[in-house]
Amino acid sequence: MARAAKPRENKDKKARDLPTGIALLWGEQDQPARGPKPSLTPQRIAQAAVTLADAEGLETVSMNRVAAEFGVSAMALYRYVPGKTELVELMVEAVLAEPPDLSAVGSGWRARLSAWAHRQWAVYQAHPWLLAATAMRRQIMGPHQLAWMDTALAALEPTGLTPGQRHQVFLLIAGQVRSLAQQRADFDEDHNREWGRLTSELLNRHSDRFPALTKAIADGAFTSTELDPLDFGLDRILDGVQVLIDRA
Amino acid sequence: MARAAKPRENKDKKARDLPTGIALLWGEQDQPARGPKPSLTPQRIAQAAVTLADAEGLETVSMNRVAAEFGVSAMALYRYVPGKTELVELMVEAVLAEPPDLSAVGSGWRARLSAWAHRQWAVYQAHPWLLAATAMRRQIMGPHQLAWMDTALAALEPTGLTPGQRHQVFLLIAGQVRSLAQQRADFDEDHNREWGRLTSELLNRHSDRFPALTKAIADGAFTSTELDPLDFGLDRILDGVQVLIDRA
DNA sequence: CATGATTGTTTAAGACATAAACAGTTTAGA
DNA sequence: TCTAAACTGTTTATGTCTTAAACAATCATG
Repeated sequence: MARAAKPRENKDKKARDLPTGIALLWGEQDQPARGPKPSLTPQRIAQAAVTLADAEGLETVSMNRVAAEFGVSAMALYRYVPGKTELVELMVEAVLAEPPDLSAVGSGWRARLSAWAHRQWAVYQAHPWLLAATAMRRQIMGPHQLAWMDTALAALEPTGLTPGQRHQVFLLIAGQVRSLAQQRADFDEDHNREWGRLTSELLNRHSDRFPALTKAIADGAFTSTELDPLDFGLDRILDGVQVLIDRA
Repeated sequence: MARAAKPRENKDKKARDLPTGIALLWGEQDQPARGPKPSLTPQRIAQAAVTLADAEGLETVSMNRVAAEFGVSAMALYRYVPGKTELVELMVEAVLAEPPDLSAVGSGWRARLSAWAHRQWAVYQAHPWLLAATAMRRQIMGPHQLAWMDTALAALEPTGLTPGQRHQVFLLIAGQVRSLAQQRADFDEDHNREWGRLTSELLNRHSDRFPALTKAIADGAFTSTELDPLDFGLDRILDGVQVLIDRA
């Protein structure tokens, strides 16, 4: 990482005037005619990186480590992938797999959007590093990412909202899932307990400075498990969207 | 970075059984009696790092670069700060400054929460690196972060919601601001235009795969500027919260 | 005034991404 | 069939980063 944006010439012929990284994401690359048979593919490399990240976290995904998985040198990967940035993009794309099929989920926009959010949430749960991976660089490019977006927008079509509003609602839902995943990632069980211990210790010393917070903790607002955060947030947002629809 | 979690012994005496990093965040450190006068403080270091990050991005904040700002060697900083992780935490704390005073903002919970969100948004706008800085590691520890949280929770007290619900609403609002900042950070003006160009190019080739998306773009859903994303999202969420309140 | 805590420096280790040069492999075209 | 181009994978090397370790200089307190 830490590489400045560099033009990086595109030498492909068949992949028509697309930046190399994007051609890769869309699988639009020409396979070579001459030379030794490639022993790898970008997709296999990305897959290995994904299982590695799933098991040991994104930090341990280095070119060296991934290459070792195939018994080749780190530099060998550069024959398939322009750089680490692009590898991570491929990882994201790999994990997004096929978008959810919402046709089975009733026909209401609300049920469908809710289902969409839950599927997306499941992906974040299965691959916690996804958050960091998409946080670092540009969003939304690969076909799988676009497909997810497409299904959400399709679910919103029957609402009667304007296209601009539908887009905003999509952003809202996607953002909610994402930010919740963020909050989860920060607080695993152990860490949460430790955080609670330290925070109450500190609050004891400064309870006058944080009255509302102190009270909230005393009332168990942070330890109650009766509310599922994802559903709570979704219900509020969707209720709010319903209000907007009714008003039109 | 890329440092495994290491216990790191605490040698302070006055800072009572707090991990060094946290004592630092709360300003609970004893100043030394003997030895040369320190030429720096953790706060001044953090401040320099903040102005550096504001000007040139978080990537350029390296121990070397920050130290150079004071004309000292990189290692000198380690006399004041245990490591880079803690420096970043101090940066966050520095930028959160004093929490907003919402007492001037009418008395309704809704107006106050909205104002809170706008202030938080302003912070993200002023310091785009804040996102990456808080994304990497644990959230919420320093007194300033807690103070922001406190004001939001205080604004929610008159709603009649349960403590658990208020907490969830807080998370929802904070998450919305954050995820919006995320989306903004990814898409500056130029990048946005380039993204639109490439995406429509790709959609032209695969429009059958993404019907809803294609239509949305054709309808200008992505280029309409009439809706302010922050206010749109807030209005939906707050409407939804209102529904919940009315139902109780 | 000397002792020991504390500051800042130099040196160096180890991880990382990736550039450059090179040796071996395969196939298209002569 | 042979040769040259295209391609793969390797080794070597560079620059960047965090941070450990050893050391020299400094200053209040006994």
